[in-house]
Amino acid sequence: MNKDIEKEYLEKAEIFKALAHPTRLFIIHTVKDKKLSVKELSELVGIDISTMSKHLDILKKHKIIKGEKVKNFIYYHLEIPCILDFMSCANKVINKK
Amino acid sequence: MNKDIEKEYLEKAEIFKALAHPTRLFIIHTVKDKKLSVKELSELVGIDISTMSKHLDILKKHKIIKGEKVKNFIYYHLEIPCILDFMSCANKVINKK
DNA sequence: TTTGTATTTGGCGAAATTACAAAATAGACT
DNA sequence: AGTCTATTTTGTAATTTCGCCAAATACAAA
Repeated sequence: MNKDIEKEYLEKAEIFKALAHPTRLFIIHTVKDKKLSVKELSELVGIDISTMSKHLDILKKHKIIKGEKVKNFIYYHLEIPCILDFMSCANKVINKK
Repeated sequence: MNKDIEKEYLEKAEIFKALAHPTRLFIIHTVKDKKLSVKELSELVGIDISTMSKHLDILKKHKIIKGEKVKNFIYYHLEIPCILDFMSCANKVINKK
């Protein structure tokens, strides 16, 4: 495979990897219309705060979500809404089984 | 998190996982308009046939691609074209950086 | 400056992913 | 049946991912 093409698919695969975790999908759905802090999100999911912080970091690095600091808290919200369109296709895949 | 919701996100994450590999993204793009065998695909990418077979199996299990047997060969083609729509959003994510 | 709360980072073990090589299957063709 | 080719399965090693805990930071408020 061509080197440039290979790099392109590698880059795209990184994005899918960022989405390929139930907690991170939950985050995306949850912060699409509310802004929530790390602590609030970790309590909603029921995992350690440090684990949640790492999940958020992965989404942040890909600029899928963005955090804004308000007082002591960092409130996260969705930056790339088109990601939600993925889900309707994902549902088609699920319903195929 | 609610058990049903948890299961839903787990199921969706499985699909993203299936897509989260450069070789599998290459497969999807390549079999969207041509039908190719395992051997042909492995040669195009430059990986072992057994490795390619496993990648195809992952996509097959999710019914993202489908194989049809013709003589000695199994030709694969894309079953869920809406997956391609994912890519335009993925490009938006990439261009954000 | 000290306290208290929110978030991030580092370490570690368990589990999952990936690749190749070798062996096992499947089936077309003689 | 026997051969040849395509595909799948098994075994194994290297790498990555994930979750918790503990320690480190960040910073608002007292």
